[in-house]
Amino acid sequence: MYLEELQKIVKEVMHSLGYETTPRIILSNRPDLGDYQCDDCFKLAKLYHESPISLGNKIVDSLKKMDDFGNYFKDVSVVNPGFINFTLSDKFISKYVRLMKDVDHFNLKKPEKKELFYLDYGGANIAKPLHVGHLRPAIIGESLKRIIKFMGHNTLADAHLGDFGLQIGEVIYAILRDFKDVPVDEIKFDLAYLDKVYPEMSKACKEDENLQITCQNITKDLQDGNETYQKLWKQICEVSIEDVKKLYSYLGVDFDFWYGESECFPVIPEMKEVLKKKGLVRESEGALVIDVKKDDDKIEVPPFLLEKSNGASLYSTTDLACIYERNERFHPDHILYVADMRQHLHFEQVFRASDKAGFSPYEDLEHIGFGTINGKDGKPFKTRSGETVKLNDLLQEVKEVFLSLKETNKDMSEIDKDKIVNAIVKFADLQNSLDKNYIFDSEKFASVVGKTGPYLLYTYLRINKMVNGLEVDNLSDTVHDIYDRNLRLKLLEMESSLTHAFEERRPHYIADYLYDLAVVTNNFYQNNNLAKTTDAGQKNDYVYVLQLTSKVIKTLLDLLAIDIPSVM
RNA sequence: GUUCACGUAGCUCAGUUGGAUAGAGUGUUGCCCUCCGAAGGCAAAGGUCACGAGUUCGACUCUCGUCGUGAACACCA
Repeated sequence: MYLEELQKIVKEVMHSLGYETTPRIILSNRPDLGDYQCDDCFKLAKLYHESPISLGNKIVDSLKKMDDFGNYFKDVSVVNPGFINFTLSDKFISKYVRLMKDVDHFNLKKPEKKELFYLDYGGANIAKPLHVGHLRPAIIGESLKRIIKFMGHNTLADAHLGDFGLQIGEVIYAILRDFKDVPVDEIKFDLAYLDKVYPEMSKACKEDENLQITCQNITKDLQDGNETYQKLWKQICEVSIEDVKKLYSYLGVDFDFWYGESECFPVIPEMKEVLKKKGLVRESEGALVIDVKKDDDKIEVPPFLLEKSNGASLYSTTDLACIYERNERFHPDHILYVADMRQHLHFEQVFRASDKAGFSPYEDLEHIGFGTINGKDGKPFKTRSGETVKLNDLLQEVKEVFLSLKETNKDMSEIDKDKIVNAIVKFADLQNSLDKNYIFDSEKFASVVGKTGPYLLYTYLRINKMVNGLEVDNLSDTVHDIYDRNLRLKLLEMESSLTHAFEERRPHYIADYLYDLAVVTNNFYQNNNLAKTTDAGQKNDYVYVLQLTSKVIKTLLDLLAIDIPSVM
C-alpha cells in the first residue's frame, strides 16, 4: 500500500514534467543512499532523448518543490548515471506502521476477486510408509495453502493418495502368495509387512516381465471390482492410512479431502464418453490415447494415455478424471499440483488434455514442481544399505539430536519438543527455492544455530517476553534511532514478501523475509534497552513496534506451518 | 540422441518483470552476557557469479554456444 502511494506521487510529478510512464519503485540496493530507488530514468532517457541524469534532476527538483514533501520524504536525490534515491520521512514510515497494527489483517490489500484454489499436494503411495520424498510436497503444499488463504482466497486441499495403481496390484500379488493357505477374510498384515513386500515386488517386476503382466492384470481386475482384490485393497488402505494420517498430523499438514485415485473411478466411464463424443480419442497400439502435441513443440510430446491396452486406467486417466470431477463439483479457479519436477511432462500432457476436452483450461492448471532431496552423491537420498529413509525415522532422528544439544531440552513438554522439530525441518526445507534439488544434510537438519527455525522461535519468544501484555498508546511520528528505523522499514516489507510468495507460489520468499526481520529485531533489542529507556514516549514506541513485530513473526511462521512452543 | 532444470565464498544456500559496491548461514580468527536463556550480538577474512560470445547505457539475471550435474522422453507414479 505504501509503495503504491509513493509510486502515485512520483508518477504525478513525472506526468507534470511530460513523461508518460508508471514508475517502478523498488527497495534500494544501496541502503547508504536511500530506502527505495527508481531506475526508470534510463528508459525515459531513451524515449525522450535526454540524458538520464538531467531527467533525474528535473524529477527530483519537482519532488522537492512539493508542499507536502516532508509527509513522504526526508530526502530525494539523483546519483551518478541516473538513479533516483528516496529516503522516507519518519512521518510516512510511522503512518504505515500504525496502519499495519490498527487496520484489520495488517492493512493488506484484499483480492479483487475471491478465487477458489484446489491444491493437490499429498501423493502418498499407500503401499508403503511415507518416506523423506513426501516431506517436500507436504510442507510446500501446506504452506502454499496457508499463504493463499491468507491472501484472501478460498482453498481446498486434497491428499490425493496413490491407492489404485500398479503398486497395489503388486502388493496384492505378494499377499496372495504369502498367505496362500489362508482364507481371504482371515488374512491379516501390518505396515511393516507392506514395507517389506513393496520394494521387493517393485524390483521383481522390473526384472520379470511375466510377473509384471500378472500384476498389471490384478490391478485391472481390482479396478473392475474383483471381490477378493477389493477386500485386500481395503485392508491395505486401512493399515496404511492410519500411519499416513498420523505423520501428516505430526507435521501440521491438513487436508479437506483424503481422497485417493480410486475416488474418481466412478466418473471415468462418463468422462470417456464425453471425450469420445468430442472426437478426441483414438486407438494406438491397443491403447486409447488423446493427441496433445502442438506444432511449435520443441520435443515430441507423447500422446496422453487414457486407457492401457489391457483396458486398465493409470495415473494419467485418474488425474484427468479428477479434473473432470472437481470441475463438476467445485468449479475451482485454479488447480495446483505440488509434485516433484520429474513429473513435469506428465502434467503437461494432463493439462493439455484437460484444455482440449474443455474441462479446466490450461492456464488454470499449475504444476508446482520442486527438486528432489538427494544424498551427497547427487542421487535420491537413501540409507547406507540403499533403502529409502522413512519420514518418521528422519523426524525421530532430528528430535533425538535436538534433545542431545542441551540437558534442559529433555525437560520440555512433548508438545514443545515436537513443535521445535517441526520448525527445524520446515524452515530447513522452505528456505530453499523450489527448482533446485538439494543435498540432504543431516547436520543441517539438526542445526539450531544461525539461519534456522529455532532462531526464529527464539527471537519471537525473547521479544514477546519483554513486551507481551504491556499497554501501549499510539505510535508517534518520531523514529528514535537507526535500529528503530530499520525495524519499522522492515515491517513495511511484509506485504511485498507475501505478494511475491503468493504470485510466484514460492513460500521461501516468506522464509527469507522472516529471517531478515528476525535479524533486524535482534539488532533492535541488542541496542535499545527497554528497561533503561526513561523517556516515556520513546519507550511506548519501542513497545509498540516490538509488539507489532511479534505479531508479524507469529503470523508468518504460521504461514510456514511452524507453531511456536511455550518455552525454549 | 532430443528437451528441461541447475552450476554464485572452503561447505550449504538467497539474490523480486536487467540496475549502482553480488548477500546470508556455516566453518576460521578476535571481541561482547546491559530489560530477554549466549540456541544471541559485533567485527575480520573469504568471489573471474562454470566458461566463451552476443543483446544493452547497464548482465548473476535475457539470447546462443561449450563444459559439468540431475531429470524426463506412452501402457510405473
